Order: sequence, then C-alpha cells, then structure tokens
Amino acid sequence: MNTELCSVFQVAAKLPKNSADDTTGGAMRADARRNRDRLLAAADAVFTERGADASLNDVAKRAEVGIGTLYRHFPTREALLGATCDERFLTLAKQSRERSASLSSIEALRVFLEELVHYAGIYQGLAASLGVVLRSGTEGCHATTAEGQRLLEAAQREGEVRGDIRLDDVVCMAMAISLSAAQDASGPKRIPRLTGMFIDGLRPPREARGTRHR
Amino acid sequence: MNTELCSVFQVAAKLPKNSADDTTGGAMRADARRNRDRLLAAADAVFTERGADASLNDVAKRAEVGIGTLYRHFPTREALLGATCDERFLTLAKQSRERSASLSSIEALRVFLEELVHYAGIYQGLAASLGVVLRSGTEGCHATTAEGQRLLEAAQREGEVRGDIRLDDVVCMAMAISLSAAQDASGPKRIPRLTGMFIDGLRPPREARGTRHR
DNA sequence: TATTCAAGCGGAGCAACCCTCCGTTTATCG
DNA sequence: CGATAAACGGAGGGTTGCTCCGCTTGAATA
Repeated sequence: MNTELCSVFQVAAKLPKNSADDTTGGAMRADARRNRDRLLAAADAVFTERGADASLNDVAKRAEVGIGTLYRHFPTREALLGATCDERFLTLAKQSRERSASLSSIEALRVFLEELVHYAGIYQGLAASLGVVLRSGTEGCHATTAEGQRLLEAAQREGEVRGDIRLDDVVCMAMAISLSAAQDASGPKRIPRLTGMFIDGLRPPREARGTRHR
Repeated sequence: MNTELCSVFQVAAKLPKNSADDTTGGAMRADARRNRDRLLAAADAVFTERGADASLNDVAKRAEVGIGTLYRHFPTREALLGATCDERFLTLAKQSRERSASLSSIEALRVFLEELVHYAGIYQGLAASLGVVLRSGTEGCHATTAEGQRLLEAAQREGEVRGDIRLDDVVCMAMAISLSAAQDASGPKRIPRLTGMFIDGLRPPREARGTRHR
C-alpha cells in the first residue's frame, strides 16, 4: 500500500511514556528502559548503515534483544523511525535557536535549510518522507517546525523572503536537495550550493528587498 | 555529451526489443507479445488500484500468466513500471516539444517540470522511484529525459538557468514536489506555486541574467 | 529477606513477498 | 510434419514482517 511513505510517524502517540533520554519519572521497569535504549541505539546504527528500510530483525539482533521486544516497544517501523529521529530533530531546533542570534535572518534561514537537508539524509530513504515526518507532532519534530516557522517569519518581516512562501515550501526544498544529493558520490559537496541557490529563489525582486539592509 | 546526462540512460540495454506499442518488426514470438501486452494491461490496473509497490504476483495473476513470465519480460519492478508508463512519457515528451516552440526557454522548462510532477503522481508511490523509472530505458522514458535535457540546455545557453544545474536535479525537484503534494488534500493546488518557486531558484543572480532579453 | 505476580522477555512460526531455476510446452521454420 | 529454440509456469528457497504465548524477572510488599 501507499501508506509506507505517508504513514511515517503518524503513530507517534502510541509510544511509551518516556522519550529516549526521558527523565519523565517513568513507571517503566528498569530492564524495559534498558532494552528500549539499546533498541534506539541499534536502530540508529542499522538505519544509518543500511537505510530507513533495513530489516527490523537486524535491529533486534544488534540490540541483542528478541524481535518480540522490539515490536512491543515500537509497534511499527514508523514508530521506531520516529523515536530514533526525534532526538536529532530536537537538537537541530536547539542549535538553530542558539545560532540564529548571531546571524542575519536570511542567513539563519539558509543554515536551517542546509541542516534540514543533512538531517533528511541521515538515513538513506528518509528524505522522501521528510514532510510527513515533520508533521508527526513528536516533540523534536514539533520543535523543528516551530523553529523553521520562526526563522521564515523573521526573514519575511525584514523583507528578505517573499511573503507568499510557506514553511511547507521550504521543507519541500529540503526534500529535493536531499534527494538530489543522495544520487551520486559528489552529491554531498553540492548541498551548500544548491541550498544557497534555492534561498536566492525565495528572495523578493531586488527593488522590493530588505527593510534592514535596504 | 556530458557525463551527467549519461547517468540517466545507464541501464538502457536490458529491456526486450519492442516497446509497448511496438511496430518494430519484432522477432518476438506471438505468444510472447500477447503475454507482454497482458502484463502491461494488468500492471496498469494493479498499480492504479494498489499503488506502485503492489505485489508483482498479483500482476501476474491478473494477467493470467506465470510469475516467471513476468520476470522474464520485466526483470525489475522499475522495468515494469517504466514500460507501463512508457506511452504516457512518450506523449509528455511530444507535447513538450510542440509546446516549447511558442514559449520562452525558461517558461518551457517550467511547464515541463510541472508536467513531470503530474506524471509522477499517476500511481500512488510512483514519485518515490521516478528517478529510477526514468532510467529504465524504455522509449518514452528516454524521450522524456532527452526532452528535459534539451530544454535545460536551451535555458542555460540563454543564461536563464545556472550552468551547473543537471537534469537529475530537475528530476529530484519533480519528485519532491510530487511527494509533497501527495501528502495532503490541498497538495495538487500547490503544484504550480512550488514549481515556480523551484524554477526561480534555478535562475542565475539577476545581474548576470539573460543574454536574450536584454 | 522471602514471596508474589504482572510486566517484560524471547523466539518459534506463519504469512507474504521476491526472484530464480529448470522441466515442460509450443510457435515457427524448413 | 518434425526439429528446435524460444517462451512458459510455478515450485521452491530466501528474506522480512509481525504475532502469539510460555518463560523469566524486577520490584512491591510484608
């Protein structure tokens, strides 16, 4: 069915209480917590190595955990993928917030887009569902979209980006760039150039540009 | 021509002689031709119904043909997908050639991209493998990539598109737009805007633009 | 510390799918 | 009408997804 691509992360809500690094004073048994963490680490390794559709048996094996345990913690592949990426998106958002203070609005947006492209490429095949992923509502994804929205609006307020651009459009760009970069060995080297190019495309006609730089 | 273009046609050789509607005075046995046609019809039906990653056993069953026969005619899912889309891509290329005579180079490229996005959506989930499908080597896929290359080079010659853009990049844009549009109900309406946005990103900085218009 | 039991574990096992291999059938040609 | 090579078909081996259920164990309680 088509749901493979689109359903990524929809299931987010069903996950166990505590996120990977938790601290939500969990009612979770110690061995369960341990296994969950091992699974997340193993999943990250395996997905990195073999792509987002690697065998879940491999993940369980690498975690030295029964396959049943994997499915109890993460009822679907999407749930596992979601939990695995969530942390990363959390740090993406956080780092962007810190960094943006010392950058111009358009430059902050550019770096954000570039980072998004990188994150979309951490697992082979993840880029294709990036849009849905970000809409999943998990903590990290929510933080990332909120940050992107913030940067976009700031750039628009300053007249550095056309007013009719939406965050979805930026996400779509990230998908395209990531897909393009994944095609051949020289891809990664082209990311900054492609990113800069498309950010340029977002700018308004020169005569109408910039309340700040004028 | 440049090596980039070559990558688009790499796999071309492996397919059977005659394309879907053939007329290449085939050395193909009558039963083979018949089965091939039935397979194409069945594949189109099944892919339409269940998406581009439907079971190939189902396709064979619907065609009332052994699974071995399916694989002999179409060694990979992409080959089958490519052959199934072949006619459509053929018309895409043809219409683009006709249309482009009365359009500016950049506008012709924009419409081509938009059309490509539409074609990528005929089967649910086809967009995800659009790049591979276009490389399947069927006549229509070849015609479409050739046409895209032609439009791209024309726009570049006129200084309307940056020289370092490759056809692969354009295909990736189509994939991203199609995937993005497939994500929600309002998607299709956003296709023209997204397409325009990407085309804008392809243009060179304004001061360096256009040998023709000025 | 000993007892208790639900939460958690693990992996056998079934179903679905992909794809190959090879014995059988048959279209075509002389 | 043979002869023969092309084409057929589906059994079968390998992989993966996911469930189910008997066994293990953490930790609450006394």
